[in-house]
Amino acid sequence: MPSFPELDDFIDRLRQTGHRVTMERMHLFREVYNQHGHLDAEALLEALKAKGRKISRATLYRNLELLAELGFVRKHRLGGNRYLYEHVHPGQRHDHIVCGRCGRVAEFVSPAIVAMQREIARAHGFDPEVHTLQIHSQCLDCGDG
Amino acid sequence: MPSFPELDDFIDRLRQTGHRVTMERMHLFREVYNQHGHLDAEALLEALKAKGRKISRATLYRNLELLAELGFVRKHRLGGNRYLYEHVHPGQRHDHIVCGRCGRVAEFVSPAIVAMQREIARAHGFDPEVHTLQIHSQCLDCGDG
DNA sequence: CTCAGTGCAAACGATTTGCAAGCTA
DNA sequence: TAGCTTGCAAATCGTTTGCACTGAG
Repeated sequence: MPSFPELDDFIDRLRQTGHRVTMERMHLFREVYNQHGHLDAEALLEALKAKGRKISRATLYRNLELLAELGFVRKHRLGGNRYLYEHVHPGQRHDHIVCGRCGRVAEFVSPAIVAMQREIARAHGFDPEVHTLQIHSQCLDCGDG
Repeated sequence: MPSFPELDDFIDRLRQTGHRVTMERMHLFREVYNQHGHLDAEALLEALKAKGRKISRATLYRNLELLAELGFVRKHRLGGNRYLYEHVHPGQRHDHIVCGRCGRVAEFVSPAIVAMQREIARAHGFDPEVHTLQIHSQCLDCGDG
């Protein structure tokens, strides 16, 4: 199984935190990092199954939670009923804009908006350093007008 | 049952759109408009029950959906697993900042952020006129440091 | 050899739906 | 009366959990 820097980081973190390095975790991690964009649990499960990597739904959810705790993935509720997961991009913080109809998600980076988030958080008793933002809109070609 | 302007509007809209004016709808509407802030279905159900207004869970959900369609309430998924509903305030558009720990929600109005939402929506093929925004943060006193 | 991790299936919580009965128009 | 609405209970959907088995260390 080919290795890559983030996978090695992950393995180190697992050891540091007293977790075991299991096949399931390796496969899941690779899948999350090889995919672009935002994936739900079902999509990951299918992708893994398609590659012959068996992993149960329970283990998938448990490990997505672990990956989030260890800071390797972010878990978003971008509308809809399911969580979407994305691997953390080193450095570039981005936010999301989502179509309320079809669920399409686009990423954007806006330092100006980040600055405002901080200010608003501060003004309302929230931690200015912890914040993610999402915009709910509608695709132009997604109907309604 | 005392009347108020929004309730009359609601009744008119019901008739215009070929819906019936039922007791359940009147009670739910009053409850939603008499409460401040963001309510979930369960809270509304209990509030109504406490006042002796019987309404079934199914009817509650069906009518919250109707209220949203008719533009009297907004339905938000502010994190968590349940939807929160709030009655539409005439005029003042606001957005939300939510604590990822305790779920506390604060409202804010920021014309500057609204302007940026428009721009970002436009830049990514979304409708600049349709957008709501939410910030996910953490209460300062809600732990973590 | 031990206990964290896994798979399975059952449990869960919020919301939705099918159907017979009730009530508005 | 006609058929939109309601209530009830069962069904869904995504996610979580209990428990006995498996495998990493």
